[in-house]
Amino acid sequence: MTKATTTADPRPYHHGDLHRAIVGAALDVLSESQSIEFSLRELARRAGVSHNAPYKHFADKRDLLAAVSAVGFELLAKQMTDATKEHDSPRERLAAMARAYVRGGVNNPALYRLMFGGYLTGQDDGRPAIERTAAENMKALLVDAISDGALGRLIPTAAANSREIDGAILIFWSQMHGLTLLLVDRLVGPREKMDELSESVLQGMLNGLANSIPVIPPGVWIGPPPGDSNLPSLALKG
Amino acid sequence: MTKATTTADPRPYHHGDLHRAIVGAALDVLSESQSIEFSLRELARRAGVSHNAPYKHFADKRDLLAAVSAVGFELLAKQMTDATKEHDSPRERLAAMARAYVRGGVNNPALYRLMFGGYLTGQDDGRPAIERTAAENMKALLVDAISDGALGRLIPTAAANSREIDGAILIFWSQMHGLTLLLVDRLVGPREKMDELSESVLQGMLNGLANSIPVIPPGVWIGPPPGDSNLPSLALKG
DNA sequence: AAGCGATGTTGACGTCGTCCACTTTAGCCT
DNA sequence: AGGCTAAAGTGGACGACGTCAACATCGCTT
Repeated sequence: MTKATTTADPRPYHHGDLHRAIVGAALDVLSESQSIEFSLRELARRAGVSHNAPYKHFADKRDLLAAVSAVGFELLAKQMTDATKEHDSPRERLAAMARAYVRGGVNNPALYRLMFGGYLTGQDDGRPAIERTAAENMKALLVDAISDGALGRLIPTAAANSREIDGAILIFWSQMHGLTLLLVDRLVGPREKMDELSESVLQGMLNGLANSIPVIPPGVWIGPPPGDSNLPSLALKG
Repeated sequence: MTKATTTADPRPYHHGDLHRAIVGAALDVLSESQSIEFSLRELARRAGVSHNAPYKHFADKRDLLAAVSAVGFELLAKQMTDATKEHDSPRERLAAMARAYVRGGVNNPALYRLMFGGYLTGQDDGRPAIERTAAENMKALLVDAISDGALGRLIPTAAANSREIDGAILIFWSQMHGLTLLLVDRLVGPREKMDELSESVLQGMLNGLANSIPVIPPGVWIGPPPGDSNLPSLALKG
């Protein structure tokens, strides 16, 4: 028999779906190394193609990163919808969404950083369109949950006033976003308490600091993580 | 006269304070290009030394980035203290600090991203010590402002309960951090409204969404910035 | 005055992103 | 059916990068 016709050819000249393979490899590397600094060439190696093949599917590295980031937004959105599906009351749905958002970031910090770390916001001010669409879709979920809450009188708002809804969304989003990134950066911890922390923060957000302080679980630290002490001092002049 | 002894020598063999010069060059490049991806070699070029001179002052690039980040934390802390100095009431001091924090990020996104973007949080879990010290100092300012507010009955807390203070700090910090990063990422805007936005968010945080919704200024957008429409649709399978 | 350690230089190596010319292949048009 | 074209993949090259090693120059201390 000839060598590559009848037998299962392990590597045909054309890959078939290299676009998806490259994005998948990027997600793998991101999860494994938890570092943003992977090389395009390594993705090609993982996909079993030459170092230049990806250029037939992505204009440049930034374009590839944008595609990966977009998938990240889609994954996050899916986790958020899945989480809310299990609950009925607006309060519980909001809490579930907050949990899913924080978990999404904490469980894959590198991907979250790629999505929100501004690797794509570059100089020409705009994010790639593909990524903006995905981000827009995710934001719509926040809008729904908050509007939902407003209708359910979780928030004292006549549903019509969209400016007020926007205010609530802004607070909710920035609150959860900030908590997630502080956890990811280990400026708050430990990460295992992320569910309790997101619940505390959500409760505090709803009640307001001027009315009652939320309880945060014991063992939580805020600021640089505890551990080695005797840190060096700094010198900043001029 | 000989050429390099009596006249003002433009470039002596030893620089004198290359450490500071390199960090300064990094801050310059960061401000100018608003991109994280600058090269160590370019900093050396700017400082007028060979591409290897910086290695006498920094173990590697990460070490240099940590030093830059530490300076960023110090600058931010300074802006925060300066801002609060002008005010007396706890409420105003807190608002001033929030404004300063958000401004710090928005006015130099690249530096803020370096500080919080996890370029240093790498795999060995810890940030460089020098940076942790600076971050710790900055956090202390938040603690003061919140404790201050608690004593001033801005927050209904007997001053002794540090767990409650921690809860308030966590909410305040993550709220401002999230707002700053959404602004920096242009997921909320426009940036010119940052002062009004931080005030709105602060007010909402104090009051609580369940009690009253803060007013956000007109013209604010949330989510991917408006502009070109007809964004492409996505495909996420498998 | 000597020398030693800190500081800076030169050259090299491997890797990276990207460009170019070339090859292979699938699918469409007569 | 058969050939053409354009998409998909290959291989080599280039300049820039981070880092290492060997060497050069200088200021301080004894």
